[in-house]
Amino acid sequence: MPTARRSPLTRERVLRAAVRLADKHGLDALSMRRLAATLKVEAMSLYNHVANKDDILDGIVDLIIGEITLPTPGGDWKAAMRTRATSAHTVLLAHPWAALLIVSRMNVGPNMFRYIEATISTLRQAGLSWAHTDRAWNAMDSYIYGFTVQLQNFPVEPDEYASAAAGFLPMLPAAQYPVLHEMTTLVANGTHDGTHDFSFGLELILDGLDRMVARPRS
Amino acid sequence: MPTARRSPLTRERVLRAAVRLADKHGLDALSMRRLAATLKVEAMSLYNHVANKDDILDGIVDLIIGEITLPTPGGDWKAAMRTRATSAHTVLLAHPWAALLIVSRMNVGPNMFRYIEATISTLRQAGLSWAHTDRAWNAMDSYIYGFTVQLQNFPVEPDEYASAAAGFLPMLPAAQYPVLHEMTTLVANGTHDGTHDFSFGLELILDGLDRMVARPRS
DNA sequence: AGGGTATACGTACGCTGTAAATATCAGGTT
DNA sequence: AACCTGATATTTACAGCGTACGTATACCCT
Repeated sequence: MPTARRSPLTRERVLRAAVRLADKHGLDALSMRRLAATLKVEAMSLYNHVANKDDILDGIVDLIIGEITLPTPGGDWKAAMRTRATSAHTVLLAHPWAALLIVSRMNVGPNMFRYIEATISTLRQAGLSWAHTDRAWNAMDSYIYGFTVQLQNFPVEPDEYASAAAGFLPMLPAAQYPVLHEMTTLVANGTHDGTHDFSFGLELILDGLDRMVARPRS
Repeated sequence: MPTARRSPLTRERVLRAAVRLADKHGLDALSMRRLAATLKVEAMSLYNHVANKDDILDGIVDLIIGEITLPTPGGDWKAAMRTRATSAHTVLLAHPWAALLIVSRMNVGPNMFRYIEATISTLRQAGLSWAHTDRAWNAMDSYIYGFTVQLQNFPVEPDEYASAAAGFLPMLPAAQYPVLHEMTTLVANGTHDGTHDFSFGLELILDGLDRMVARPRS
């Protein structure tokens, strides 16, 4: 029997399988044993290609960071930042495990570095100081990750949202929480579509930065 | 020997011990066995007072949410929102496990409800529509949680930050990441204090909302 | 043909949350 | 004083986790 009895394991194959598993069954389902099973291999074999589970988590984070469209420096910085933020948001929603993983660890991988480089060089070219670049970058990322991660705890479809709101109502007596009760009622009966709006806060931040570019302070 | 051989376990005592344990040794150290040990009790005894571990996590989140200073509706809404955000940020830093826990689950407890009620009623009294209240609240919270959670992956002290940056430099060849390399260098040698600034992004958002209050669009 | 090396496997350890059965004990009733 | 009852604490057990360690297999190179 010739070689290639089976395609050999590689770090790449392990990471891609990990992404697939996490995408399909959630991050909790990503255990070494289950991951190995999807590759028709025993758990310990994975350790020939990755250092440990943390290495896998680092790896899959960097893999999907690579899916984000990079902003291109030199042109319309505001449009570039908008594109970047929206793309990041979209990618993070496509891999629901990713946002939490990113914010709960320090991420150092080639794709992450490329992503940061593209972002801060765009801000620099827009005329921001180092300090402002740093803070603008941080403010945008805080919003992107914070928004995405919050969104993932909520029903996505408007009607699911409405019925979820209806479910909460009994916990929210009008006497104790008048405003919250009223708002929840409006969502429950469809009067107010409580759907979260990513661009709202994003534009607040971008507009604020815009004024800063126009009249820099420091 | 009289009664009171030992003070009896209560849900309250369990939760407070859980907060103390997580504060001191991190969320990973918060296991049922270790928590029980700090109360001089066996793990299974805890289940007489809490439903399961998730119940504990829900409980400690709501406990520390209660530490946040509530905004007071009716006055200067911007100042109230600033106070609220800063207090939340401070509380979350004092309990480093909290931010991640909050954003990774749906939180329904009396303190959380009170906190939300105070926030959205302040926004309503400022003249925002339901839709704008919802979005403003969401934008601020996204920023607060996102910023805090990101901050916690970084060294807090400026000199630690500088030496951490120095440690990263070898991973960031100037040819490949010119801007990131330069920025990291500036941080490493103390020229640019990369310390994150919570108020920067917060004020961008508040100013944006301010303009919205002045000339409401919808 | 033989040795070296890379890769895969099997076993085992200490940890996790918690179900189920058992033990302990305080308070109220007879 | 004796008994019962209900709440609380303990014990035991199970399946799953990450991974250290030792062994087996299969390939390449000389």
